[in-house]
Amino acid sequence: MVTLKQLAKELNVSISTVSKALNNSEEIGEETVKRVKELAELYNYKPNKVALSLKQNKTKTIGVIIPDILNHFLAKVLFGVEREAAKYGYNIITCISNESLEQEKESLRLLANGSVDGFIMCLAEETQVKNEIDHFKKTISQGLPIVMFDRVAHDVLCDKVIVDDFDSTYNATKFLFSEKRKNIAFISTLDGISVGKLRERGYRKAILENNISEPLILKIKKKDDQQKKIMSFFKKNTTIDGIIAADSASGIIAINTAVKLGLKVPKNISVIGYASKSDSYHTIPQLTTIRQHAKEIGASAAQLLINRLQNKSSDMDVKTKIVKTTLIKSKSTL
Amino acid sequence: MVTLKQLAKELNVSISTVSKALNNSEEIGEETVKRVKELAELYNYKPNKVALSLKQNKTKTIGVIIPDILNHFLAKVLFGVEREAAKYGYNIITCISNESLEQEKESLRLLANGSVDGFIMCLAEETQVKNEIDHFKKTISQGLPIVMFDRVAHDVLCDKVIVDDFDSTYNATKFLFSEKRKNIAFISTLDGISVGKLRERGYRKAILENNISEPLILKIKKKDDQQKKIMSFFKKNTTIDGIIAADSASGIIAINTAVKLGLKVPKNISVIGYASKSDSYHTIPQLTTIRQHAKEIGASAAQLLINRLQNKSSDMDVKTKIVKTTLIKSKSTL
DNA sequence: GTGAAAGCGCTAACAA
DNA sequence: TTGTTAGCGCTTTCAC
Repeated sequence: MVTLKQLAKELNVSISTVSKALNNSEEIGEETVKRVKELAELYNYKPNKVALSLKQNKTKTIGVIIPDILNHFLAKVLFGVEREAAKYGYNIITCISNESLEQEKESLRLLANGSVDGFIMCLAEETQVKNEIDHFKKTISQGLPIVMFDRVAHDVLCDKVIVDDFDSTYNATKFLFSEKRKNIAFISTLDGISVGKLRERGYRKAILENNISEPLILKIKKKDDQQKKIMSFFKKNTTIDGIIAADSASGIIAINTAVKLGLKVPKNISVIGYASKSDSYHTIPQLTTIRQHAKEIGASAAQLLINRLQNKSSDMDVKTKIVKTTLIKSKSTL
Repeated sequence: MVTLKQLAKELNVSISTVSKALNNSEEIGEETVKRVKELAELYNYKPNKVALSLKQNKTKTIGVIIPDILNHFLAKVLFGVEREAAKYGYNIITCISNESLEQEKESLRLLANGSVDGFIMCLAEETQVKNEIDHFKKTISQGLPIVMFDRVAHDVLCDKVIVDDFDSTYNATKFLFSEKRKNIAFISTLDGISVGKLRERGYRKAILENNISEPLILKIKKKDDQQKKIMSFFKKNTTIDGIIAADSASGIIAINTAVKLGLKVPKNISVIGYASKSDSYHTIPQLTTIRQHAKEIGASAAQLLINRLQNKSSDMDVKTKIVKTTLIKSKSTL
């Protein structure tokens, strides 16, 4: 890489002259500016990012820590963050915590050495289960702001972007009741995390309010065979006529299983799930889905962080943005 | 963040003494080392990454440029890269080209300013279609090594990690012939990229060699409705008894469509696709898949790059690693 | 209009 | 054993 020094030498001027010329300073003569810019162009000069970061004490880089990159929702949020950050000239460094508290801590620690100006993160499951928040507080007190999304720690004072998880299942369940469904079951693999609990509560509330049936819940563990579990659940509970599937796969598997068992979807049974658009093509009929607008969540998180980095908005004034889900009605409901 | 300077001041020693003490230099007295380390611990001192990068002229950061983060295969490769890089203390900066040549160029340009030590990338579709390679050559000539994976430019002299795409469909097709299938069709949405072409050729070769039927190919455009296309393809070609699906969704849709049409899978028709493990649960029966070992591809790419960065392996000696696919036999074949 | 010098945080050659 | 100094590439104040 060419440096200012080399340009200066070749042009027989000082380094500061070159620097100023390239930064369009008023101080430098027209002629000089022209010569400098031409040579810089020729050599394809680019200011060294590292030197700039050191000088200005900011990196224009955001650390993004997510528990799982293979989770379509999280990948899409990451996409939103990247797009939004790029608009403002920010790069993103991605770390994957693999749902591990230790890895999450380590990533924070490793990047809190001047590598990034702030963090955007979704908590690891283990972090939520153990409810550890010291590492966040420490990071923030070091002057590195954090924006949390989706799975957040309510006890940490920072900007947050969350989904209306409770309302989403509450409304979806009520929607099935409005279709005259009577026995609506809830299926989930998300037992450990806040999001899963909220979705279950939304479902329960709708069931209780409606007062014609009891909650019927199938919890599936990560290691379980989801297809088998859902198949035997259907066989055991033959009166089910509606399904709210709280994770990204269960809804799809539920439809395929119902079809396999000879049930007509949506004639005999309605299904609502959280699948992404592309996955919703994985069933016939197509799955009615609750969309979380992952990209917008990512963009909002980036917005909040960049605002904080640039405006130095007060530490006390933390914002929580709620991104509302949308029920996209397709062919698996009436 | 605490700096050496502040520690030095508080300890009444020079900056270099502190630096050496923390780096376990032999030069410094035991007692001093102890005092220094204690204070550093107390203040939670971490060497400033940016300053180190500037000094050592390397960032321990890898730029990863991929066309699409929502593509499960690419996300998994990214995961592999991240895991492997982390082992060696490297961070990754991720940029998404969105299949656009312009964005790919821009990302390379933006990161080639000292932000990263090298690149790992999968070419944008547009780059492959237009066959542009100047930006790669330029980057490499600036001293920034590139490792390409999956979709590569053969005319660029650099390390590469590729999949045995040709063999994978060739073997899969032959496998279906060995099941006594006669009319095997090929479905793909990947017409523009090298990978898609290779897969098609592998299929064609197997068909021609077998010499009992003609190639039967359904090409689907990104904007098309995949379900409808596949549905009408089945209706038009009722003798099909085998499917090779070259992209990640077609295999799943093909099974569901076949089931919908009352065909028995695999009794009447066998299907092989490229789905990931989790997606292969999206059908009943489960899809027989060609696994690409995405994580290993990412890990290999990271290995190659880090080797080059550390050993300064000669520019001339470029390696191409082929990661072989595996046919995972499941329930959609006999 | 141009240049010298300081400083961002760190390491390392050299001096004491 | 410890300290001084230079330098990585850049911006910016201040002097000429």
